[in-house]
Amino acid sequence: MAKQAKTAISPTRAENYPEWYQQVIKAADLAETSPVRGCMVIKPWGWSIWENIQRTLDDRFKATGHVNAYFPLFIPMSYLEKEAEHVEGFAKECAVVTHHRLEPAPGGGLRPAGPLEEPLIVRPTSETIIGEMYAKWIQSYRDLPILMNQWANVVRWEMRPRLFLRTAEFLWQEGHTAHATADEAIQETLMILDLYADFAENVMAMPVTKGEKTKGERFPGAVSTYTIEAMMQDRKALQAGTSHFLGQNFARAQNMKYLGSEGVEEFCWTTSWGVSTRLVGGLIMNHSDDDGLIVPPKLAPKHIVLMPIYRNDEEKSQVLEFCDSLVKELTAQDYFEGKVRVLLDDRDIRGGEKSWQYVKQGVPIRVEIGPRDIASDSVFVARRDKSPKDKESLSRTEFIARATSMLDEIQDGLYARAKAAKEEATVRIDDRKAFEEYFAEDAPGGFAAAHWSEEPEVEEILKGLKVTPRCIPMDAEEEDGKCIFTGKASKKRVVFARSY
RNA sequence: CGGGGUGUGGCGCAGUCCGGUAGCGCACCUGCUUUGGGAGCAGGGUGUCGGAGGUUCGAAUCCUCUCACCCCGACCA
Repeated sequence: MAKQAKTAISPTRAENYPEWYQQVIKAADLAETSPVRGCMVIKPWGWSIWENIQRTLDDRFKATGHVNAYFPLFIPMSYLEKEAEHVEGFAKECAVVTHHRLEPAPGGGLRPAGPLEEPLIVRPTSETIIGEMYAKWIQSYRDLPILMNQWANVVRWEMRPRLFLRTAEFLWQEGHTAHATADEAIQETLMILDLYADFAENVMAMPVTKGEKTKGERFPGAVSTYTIEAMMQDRKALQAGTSHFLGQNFARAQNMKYLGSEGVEEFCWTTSWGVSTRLVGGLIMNHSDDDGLIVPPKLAPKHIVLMPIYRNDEEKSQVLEFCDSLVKELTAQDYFEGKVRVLLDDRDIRGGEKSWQYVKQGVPIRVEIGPRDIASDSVFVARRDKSPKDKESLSRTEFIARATSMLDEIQDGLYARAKAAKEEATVRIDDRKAFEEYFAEDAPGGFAAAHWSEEPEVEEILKGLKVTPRCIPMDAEEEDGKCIFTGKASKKRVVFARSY
């Protein structure tokens, strides 16, 4: 076979970041494009990561008083029309169902038949259909709050799909709540924002900037939109989750009213919030390296892979016996919100190939076990946060004792590294020239906090730089500043970046 | 939807200008040798050359139409 490149993934991040991203997904066997344009097939390894994300979040939603339910995939077109900004925001990317059966076509094949009286759209988000139901369910203040979530697929007909980051169909959760007061709804919106940020940082090991979206970046129909913005290794921003305070906009549009304790009828205050399979894309771009995927242990499909090494049947049975006992002891241990997940891979393929496969798939700990190790009652351990060749021999008892703390070290190390990278690429900028230099075509870019004002001319300038306002950070201090473009007074800095 | 590009075994590509029985690498299968590291040798299977028309004795190659995908823009979780 030809000489191996120094890295398992080619091109490297430095050579071509977008292509590297695609190659990591392929090498780790996470997902593939499908025959249906814009839609992807999520393969078992990728799906397992998503399942872990789902389970962890779902537990947290439930722990904060939410319940799951399910609403229809199809939404009558007229529902979308009810909220003006909402229509405008989504109309351009809706899949529309106009017929309900097929019939033989004259020239062979099939053609749609049975036109629907009213076209249905495939949900791009479910505010309208859920609001319609809430309006029926809510009579009095005693019915509030309603705190529901659904795990679902949605469709937004995208022109330029990218695996996980932007696909026509994607999976997500959407929380929808209705409250009696604005204050309570705002508290809900912010509580979920914190929940998302905590999840991103402590489970995904992905540092984020929490903040509020500027007017132009808000969810269509929302009063305010809050976001967590993560920074990828190419220093571009990824909107990783959003939480919206919808005010009474949707309640008004859908006649969602309750009778208050004083006998006065009022519109509800609603929120919605979601994270999607895009998180998997963020995970990949946050941690992975030129040898492939790196999954933070808390979300890894498997924490530890055991690779038996043997030459003949006698060694095989001896080694496998040793491995089985290891599996038992490891899987009995608690890690994060479950047990240690171990994969014993005794497939009859070459050791090097096998080992590289798990490097590329990002398994946190790889363990090689051969006759020599058994003779010394030890195991040969490699960690995904170290070089592929950097392996150490540990006694069996020591390895078993240290396994979960090693996982913690890897998890913490990934976070620390990502956080350092994000901080290093975050700056404050106070004049237009410096801003333009920071985001120049050949500059590395990053996050830039600057004063600004939301004007058409400023938008044009930003467009030219391919930069968008990401958010006004929650921890931004009030200060007297001036827009670096127009000189208008500004109270808080906005974080700008190129984004996905 | 604008601008550019590409469609040839599972994957990546050559061949197209200048028409003449479809090739290479990887992967796959079999056997032997190897085996603490993405193995070596030998043998084997794999294609209506994106589709439809046309020109021609003959089309992957020329002409017309069409479809799909990719990249760059506009839009976005």
